[in-house]
This record gives sequence, structure tokens and C-alpha cells, in this order.
Amino acid sequence: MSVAPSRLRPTSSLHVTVREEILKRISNGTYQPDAPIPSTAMLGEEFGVSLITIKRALRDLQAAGMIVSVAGKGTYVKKQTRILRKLDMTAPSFEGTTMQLLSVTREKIADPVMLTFSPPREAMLCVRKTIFIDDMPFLYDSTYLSADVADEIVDEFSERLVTEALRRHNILVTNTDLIIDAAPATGQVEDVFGIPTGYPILRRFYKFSTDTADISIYGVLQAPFDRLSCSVSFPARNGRASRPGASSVGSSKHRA
Amino acid sequence: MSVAPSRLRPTSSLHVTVREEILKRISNGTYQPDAPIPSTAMLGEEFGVSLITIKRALRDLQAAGMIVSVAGKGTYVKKQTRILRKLDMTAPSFEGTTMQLLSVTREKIADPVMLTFSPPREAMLCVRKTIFIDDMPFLYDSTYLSADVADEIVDEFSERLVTEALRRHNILVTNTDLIIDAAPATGQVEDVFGIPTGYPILRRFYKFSTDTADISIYGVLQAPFDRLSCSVSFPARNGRASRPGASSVGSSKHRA
DNA sequence: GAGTGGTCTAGACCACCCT
DNA sequence: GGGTGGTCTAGACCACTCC
Repeated sequence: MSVAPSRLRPTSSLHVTVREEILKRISNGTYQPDAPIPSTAMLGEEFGVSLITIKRALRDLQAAGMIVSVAGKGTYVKKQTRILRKLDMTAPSFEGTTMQLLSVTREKIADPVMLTFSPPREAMLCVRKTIFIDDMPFLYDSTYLSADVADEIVDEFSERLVTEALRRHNILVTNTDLIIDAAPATGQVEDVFGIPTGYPILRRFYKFSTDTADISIYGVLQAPFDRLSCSVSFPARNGRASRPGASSVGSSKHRA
Repeated sequence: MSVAPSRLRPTSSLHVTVREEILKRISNGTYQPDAPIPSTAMLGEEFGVSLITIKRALRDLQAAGMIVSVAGKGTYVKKQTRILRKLDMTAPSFEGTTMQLLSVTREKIADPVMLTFSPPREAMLCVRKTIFIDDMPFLYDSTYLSADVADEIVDEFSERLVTEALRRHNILVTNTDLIIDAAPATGQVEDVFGIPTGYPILRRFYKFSTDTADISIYGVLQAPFDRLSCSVSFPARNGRASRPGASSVGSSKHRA
């Protein structure tokens, strides 16, 4: 948007033109955050296009996280608030952090990304929970534990962050492996965050190796793209390296 | 999909049922990678639903990166090949890496995420390029340089990776700041990768500080979610930390 | 009950590809 | 020319919210 506007002519299809016009109105403040935009009927009349074309444009804007439609009420401009977190900061405990246990099951790890950690192939204990910040769902966590050692600390995992739970049991994390990727929302994450299918998600797969034999923790943290991003720093790549993750980029919120 | 199938009844709408059925056929091999699936007309007949319902389902599958539709030809199952890269590994130079310069412009940095690096507010030199691996576009790079110092090395930047160009000029990187996030594809990235609007993108914002005064490099690397993911490791979080980024997760390809 | 968004349908035109 | 996907239309039903 900031690049190559190319607003010479309606570049292509009708619904794109409509979408970009609405986007423009959001950018320039014609449509205010948290306020409803005109109904599909009104927009259809204004633009002189059919309803489904309007709806198509709105659907795309929803997929881009710009608006939220509530059936029976209206369509609202989404207020953008994103949290920036340090990657190495595994136990941040922001103020206002709460969590809600969703399920505890026995499952084999099937996710192809997580399999690159070469986890045990047996069924493991799987704890799923939602992490809220200021009563807004920000993270969806799936933690996998070796089934045999987990019984005594499973309660801990359902109320605390993984790293916090480990620390409380005096288990030392010797190594943290992370894989970060993006993915379209599917299944349970859609419900947890109330987002449409295909909505971009930031995923952080983790493997915590510990000094205690047989205890390795695997899992994924997932967040909608507009809620969370993460930062790292690598000081002095040549010569002697120092503490990883010490960042000059502070943890903060910013408008996107 | 691997979680909570809940296939008791058609959970919800028709297009969802159709989508999941097609997804199932892709999973179980009924529809093979790189092979065309039946036309919308045939699918519509088979499922006994209207064409636009089929098209809706296919559009969602496209947004999820499962299929590719080519107008006038057909719809194909996408072969999943993803590259895993280490985060700290800024100059990998894989075999088969080529790049194509797209533009060199003077621009102010406007992206709100990049502004968290607090870059200079003046117009900077902006070099945009596409990075190919095995003739497939994998990365879209936008690099911002201080306009005054860049003239002599701008050619370098258009043919090489940022870090390589710096090394060739004996400029030492003293600090690397990264911000990783996900975002829906918009504008130029859609064209570069041939992906639809809203397609999940993995973004890696970077800031390279150097030992040479006044030279800091800012930029973004963007890749479709199904092409690239990245890994880091943090050994020994307590006590003395050692080399950052030394990873037990190898660089490799895997099927998703 | 009026208004909203979500879904579904039947039918149409176009641009494109392949034969 | 026949097949494909992409777009657009008009019209309909539903579930929901708000008054």
C-alpha cells in the first residue's frame, strides 16, 4: 500500500476496487476504529455494485484483519494492537496474563514441523490452553510431555507457562530449540480467536531440553498475526559472541 | 485436522463440508500433488451443490495454500516443499540461489513495524529484490540504506545478500536486531510470488548495526508461509550463555 | 419487526488454454 | 470450439441483534 499505488485505473476487478476504496477510508479515518462501517446494502447502493461483490470485498478485508463482521449487528473497523515479545523471553508474565485450560489428552505428535525436533513417537500427554492478556486471547498453546513423568506436574502446566512450571520444579532447561513460521488458521485456532479460516497465524514451535533425563517438552504457541510478533538480537556475529537475545528492541505495543 | 476431527455431522455450512472433503482427498492421496483435481463443474455435480459453492470452497483452499487454480487450465494440488533456515544464518548462500533486482528508489521508511527500530526519518535508498532458490521465488527483500553512504555499494546490494555485501566491504556488523511476524500478503508480494490477497506471509524485519559510523541497514525479508520457516536455539538460559544460534535443528527440507 | 451479515442458488459473461 | 477458472448479477432464505 505504501509501495507502488498504481491508482491509474481500477487495476482489475470490481471487488478489488471496492476493497481498496474501503481500505482507503479506513486509512484516512473516514471509518473509525471500533466504529461500524455502512451496511452491505448501503455500500452496494453507493458503489453501484451487487451485494455479493460488496460481501466479497468485505470478506477479503476480514481475511486481512482490517475489519470484523458480526452477524446480525454490523461490520466494524478493527483496532490494531500488537504485542512485541522477545523470542528468548519464555516466561514473560505480563501483567494481566491469565490462562484457560482447554483439554488434556493423550496424543502422538503428528505435526510435520514438530517432527523435525524428532520427538518420541509414542503417545504423549498433550495440554492445550489459551493465554489471555487483558482478557483478550493472545496465544494458543499446545504442550506435549512425556506421558510417564508428567503426572505430578501436569497441574502446573495447566495454570502456568511451560518455563515457569519447569522452574518451579527445579528442572533446568539446558537447551531451547525454536522454529518460527506462519500458517493459515485451521480448526481449533479459528474458534479460540474467533478468526476466519486461512487467517495468518504466527507459530512458534518449541523444544525444551532439560538436565533431567527423559524430560523434554515439545509444543507450539500460536497467535493471530495482528496480536503478536517477536524479536531477537544477535550481538557481534564475528569473534566472540555474547549473551543471545539481549535486545535493543524493547517489549512494547505499537499500532499497525 | 490432526486434532479433534468432530466428523459427526457436517459441522456447519455447505462450502465447509465441500472444502473438508476435498482436503481429505488430498490427504489420503485421492488427489495427487501436481495433478489436476476435477473441474468445478464436475465437483458441483458430484456434491450436488451449486458452482459458486464449489468455487467458494476452492478459494478457501487456495488461501490455505493447498491448491493452485490456473484460469483456463484447471486446479492443481500444490506440492509442499518448505525450507528451514537458521535465524542467525544471515548469509546462507544455498546452492541454486539467484536473485533479481526489482527496483532502486528513494523512500522514507513508513512501515510501522520497521519504525520500532527507530531508523532515520529522512528518505533512504531502497533496494528491492527477489531471491530465488532453484528458480523458485522464495524471498522478497526490501533493503533500506542511508542515502549518503550507499552509492558505492548499492550495486553490491542488488546482486548479493545484505550480509555478504557488507562483508565484502569489510564492514563489521556489531549487532543484528530482528523482528519476526506474520502478515497477509498485499500489493507487490502478491505479484512476486503469484499468491492471492491475504495469503499468510512470514516476515523478518532486520536492522544491522555496523562498526562504521552512520551505516545501519534496515529491511524486510518476506516469504510465503509454505516456502520458508526459521529456527533458533538458545543453549543454557541460566548461568553463562554461549554462542547464540547454534542449533541442533539442521537446515533441511521437509514435507508439510 | 426491521436491519444485519452469512449462506446458497441459477444463470451469465469474459479471458484464457488446449486441441 | 469446448473446457477451464474468475467475475458479476439478481434474488432468496436463515439466524442473529436491537428496538
